Amino acid sequence: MAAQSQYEELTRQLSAFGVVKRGLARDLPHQCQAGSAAVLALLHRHGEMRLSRLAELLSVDMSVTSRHVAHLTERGWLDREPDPLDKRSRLLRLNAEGENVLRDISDRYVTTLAEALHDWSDEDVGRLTELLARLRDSFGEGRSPRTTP
Amino acid sequence: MAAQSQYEELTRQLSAFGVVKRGLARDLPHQCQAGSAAVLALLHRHGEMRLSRLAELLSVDMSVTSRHVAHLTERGWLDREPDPLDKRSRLLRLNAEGENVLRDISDRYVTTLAEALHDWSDEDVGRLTELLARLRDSFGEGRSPRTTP
DNA sequence: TATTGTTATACTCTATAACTATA
DNA sequence: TATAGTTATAGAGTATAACAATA
Repeated sequence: MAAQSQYEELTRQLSAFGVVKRGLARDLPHQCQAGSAAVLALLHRHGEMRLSRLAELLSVDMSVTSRHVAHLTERGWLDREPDPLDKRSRLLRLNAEGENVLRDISDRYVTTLAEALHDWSDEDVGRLTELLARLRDSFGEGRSPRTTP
Repeated sequence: MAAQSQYEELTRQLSAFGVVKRGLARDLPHQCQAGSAAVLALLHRHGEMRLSRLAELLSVDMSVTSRHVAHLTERGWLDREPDPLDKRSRLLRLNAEGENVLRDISDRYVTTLAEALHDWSDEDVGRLTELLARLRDSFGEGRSPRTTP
C-alpha cells in the first residue's frame, strides 16, 4: 500500500498520458483510427468471435464496438457470418484485406515507438509493458459496462 | 533498442489504456471533468501563469486550453488578471474556491487508485510512475502543437 | 508582421436509452 | 422475459482555421 503522495504523483502521470496516445494516433491511416485498429488487432490475436466478446475484450460498450465493426465491415476488412448457434449473433472474422491493413498499422505503431523509445533499454520497455498490463487488470476487475446494472 | 515483438506488445498495452482513464474519470464531480482537473492541478503546482504556458504544460493546443480555462472561470474557480507585461495576455491563478475543488478531486483520485492498486507494492507504484514520466518525455520531445508549422 | 488568445467547426471516442430480432 | 446487436443522441476531448487585439 503506497503513500498518498505517491498516488498523487501517479495521478499526474496518468493524466498526462494523452500526449502519448496522440503521438501514437498521429501516424495512423485516415481510414483506420485507433479504435478500429484495436478491433483489428483483437480479431487477429483471438480469431473469430461475437460482438459481445469483442466488446468485453475492448472494455467498451457494445454500442461502441458495433460502430467500429460497422466501419470496418463497410471498408471490406472483416466479414460477418451467421452464428450457427444463435441467430441473433454473427461471427466476426478478419479477412485477407483486413490482415494487410493491420500489418500496415502495426508497422506504423512499431516505427513510432522505435523512434520515440530509441534510448530505452529492452528491460525498461519490458517493465513498462508489464506494469501497464497489470494496471489494466487492476482497473478492469471493477465494474464492467452493462454487466453490473 | 527493443525487438519488434516487444514494441507490438507495448502497443497493445498502450491501446488498452482507455479503461484506466475511464476508471479514474468515473468518480470525478460532474462540474469538473478530467481536462479541467488537469488545469487546476497545474496551476496549483506551478502557480500563476499565462494561457500559452498552460497549453504547453498540458501538451495541448491553446484553443483547447482556452475552453477549459473559460469553463473554470465561469464557475469561479480561477481568476484572470491583466498581465502587466503584455496586454494581450492575462495571468491565470487558482483562487481559494478552486483550491477546494482541487483538493476534493485529488482525494477522489487517490481513493480510486488506493482501491484499484491495493495489492501493489510501493516499489511497483513508484516504478510505474517513473516509467510513465519517462514515456511522456520520450513522446513530448517530438513536435508540439502550433510550434512546428 | 508576428503573437496571444478566442471562437466556430469538425472529428474521434465513449455512454445511455430506445428499438428489433431471437432465445 | 431476457439477451444480442443496432441506432439515435449526447457529451468530453481534441485540432484546424479564421478572427481580434496587441506587440
